[in-house]
Amino acid sequence: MDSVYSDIDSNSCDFFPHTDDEDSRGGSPLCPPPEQQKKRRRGRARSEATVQVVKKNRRLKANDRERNRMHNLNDALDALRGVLPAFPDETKLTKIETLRFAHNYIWALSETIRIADLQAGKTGDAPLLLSLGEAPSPGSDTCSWSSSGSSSSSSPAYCASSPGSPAAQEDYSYLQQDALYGFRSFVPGIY
DNA sequence: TAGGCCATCTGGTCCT
DNA sequence: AGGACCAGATGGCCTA
Repeated sequence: MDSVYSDIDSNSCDFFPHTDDEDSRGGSPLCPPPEQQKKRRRGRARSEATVQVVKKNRRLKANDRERNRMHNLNDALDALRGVLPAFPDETKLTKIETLRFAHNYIWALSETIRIADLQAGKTGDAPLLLSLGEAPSPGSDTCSWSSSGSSSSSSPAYCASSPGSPAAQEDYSYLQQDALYGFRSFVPGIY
C-alpha cells in the first residue's frame, strides 16, 4: 500500500510540518521561508535534522508495532472463526459478524446446557452432557433472549427478534444448524 | 457507482 | 521514555 512516506524525501518540512519545538516557540508557520530556515539552521541544523530522523524512526517503529498488533488481532479472529460453525457457502465472516456470531453461539451453548440441566432435574436423571457436535447455531431466529427472564439469559442487546420466537417457549428444537442461514440477514449495529 | 470491509498510518492517552 | 491500546482518517478492493 502506498504510504505517506513515499512522498517524503530530504525535505523534512513536508513530513513534520508541526513539531513540538514549533509549539514551544509560539506557533511558527508550518514551513518558514528559506531565510528563516537558514537562520534557524545556524548552529542547530544538525541537531534538528537528527531530531527529525529520530522522530521519523520512532514513527516507523510505532507503525510496525501497530501493524503487528493488528495482525495478531486478525489471527485471533481467524482462530475464532475456526471454532465457529461454518456457513454452507463458506463465505468468510466479517470481523463484526464473527464477534457477534461468537457471542450468540456462546449464549446458545450455555442456554442449551441450562435447559438440559433443567430437564435432567425434572426427570431425576444426571445432567446431560451436550455433544458439541450437536451444538446449536445461533442466528437471527434465536434472539428473543431477553424474554427468558433468567440472569444467565441476558440477551445481546443487538439481537433483533420477534417476541414470539421459540426461545420464549424454551423449545430448543429451533436451535438447529439451519439457524445459520438467517445470520447473514442479521441486522448489525444495534447495541 | 455507492457502500461495505479492510489495512494502514497517525496522534493521543494510558501504563509500565 | 517507550510500548500498548485506541479511534479517526484515508485509500484500495470488491460487490450489488
